[in-house]
Amino acid sequence: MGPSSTNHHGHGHDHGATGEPWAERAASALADAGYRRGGARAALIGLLDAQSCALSAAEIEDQLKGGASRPVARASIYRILEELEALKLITRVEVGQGLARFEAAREENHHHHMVCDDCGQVIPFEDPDLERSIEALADRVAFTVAEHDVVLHGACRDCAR
Amino acid sequence: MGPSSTNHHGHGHDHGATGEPWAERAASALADAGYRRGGARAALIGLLDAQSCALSAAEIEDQLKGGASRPVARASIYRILEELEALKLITRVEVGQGLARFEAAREENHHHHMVCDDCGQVIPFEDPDLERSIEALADRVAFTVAEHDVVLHGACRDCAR
DNA sequence: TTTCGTGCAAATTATTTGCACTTGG
DNA sequence: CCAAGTGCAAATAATTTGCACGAAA
Repeated sequence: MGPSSTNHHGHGHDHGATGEPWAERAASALADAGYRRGGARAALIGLLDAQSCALSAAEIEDQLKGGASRPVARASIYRILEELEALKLITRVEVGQGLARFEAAREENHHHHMVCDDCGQVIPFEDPDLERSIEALADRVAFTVAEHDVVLHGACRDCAR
Repeated sequence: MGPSSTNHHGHGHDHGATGEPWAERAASALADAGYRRGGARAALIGLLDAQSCALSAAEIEDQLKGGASRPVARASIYRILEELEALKLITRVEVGQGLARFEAAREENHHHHMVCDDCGQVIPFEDPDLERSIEALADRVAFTVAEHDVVLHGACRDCAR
């Protein structure tokens, strides 16, 4: 990784505390990559920017159909998600429910997920110590680590009792 | 990886201090749970016991069809895997390839996986420091952690160049 | 206008289910 | 014998692809 410069740990939901809002960064990146400004892309980016947690393709389709903004066809959702992932603007999260989830990739909000195997709830968490272990490990293996995912399975507080 | 890589991959019945081979433990557990001793179950357990790395349902089907032992129908494979997972005799590993992988759950062989996003190869690794971080974390959160999975994405040595 | 973006529907892939036949106890 | 086990094929669910039309540059 790079030299850990400004250690902004403002874990609020103020997108863009580090400068440019994610939605704009995503839109620019798409433009730079040669993509046009389509309505479906804008709608999807807007929705992802407003979320704090990962959404599945189906959830994205419902939310967009639900009137919040303009509806987008399932195929377009998958295609756009693919583009965004290729540009590393979103992160694909697979927590073992037979479907993929996606969330805006914000450096300042790196985190992992706990999954309640009972109610299906997905809860984000962050842990510097864990990150340190993974970084150290990445330096030690004969493998070029680009990303990492940690998933904790178990029962959330409500389901545990 | 590190020079300290464990070298007991002789895929025989090389087990830890527990003494009892996994295949037997699995068979007993199934019996205790009230299941009968079916041919498909035996074949599947035998195959899983012989592996050191996680297999997908399709790979399991192929291996069993390949003559090693008796062929087992896809539906049976999924059903048996489900039973084994419910009894915690196997672990489901999802590394983001759109399919699930399964491996015998052996306490003494707890590990995680690196996935080459280029060639698809899945490589196991273990790291005590990482485990320590996760354990410490598990004690700290308002969530009952039953299992955990760490997946490193990137490029294997061959694909990295 | 020309090319890309998007929607719709059909195609694929992984997994599940229904039902008839077989087998273990 | 009888309930559970298994195979086969059809059913689902998530995701991908082909193609025609509408929109951005």
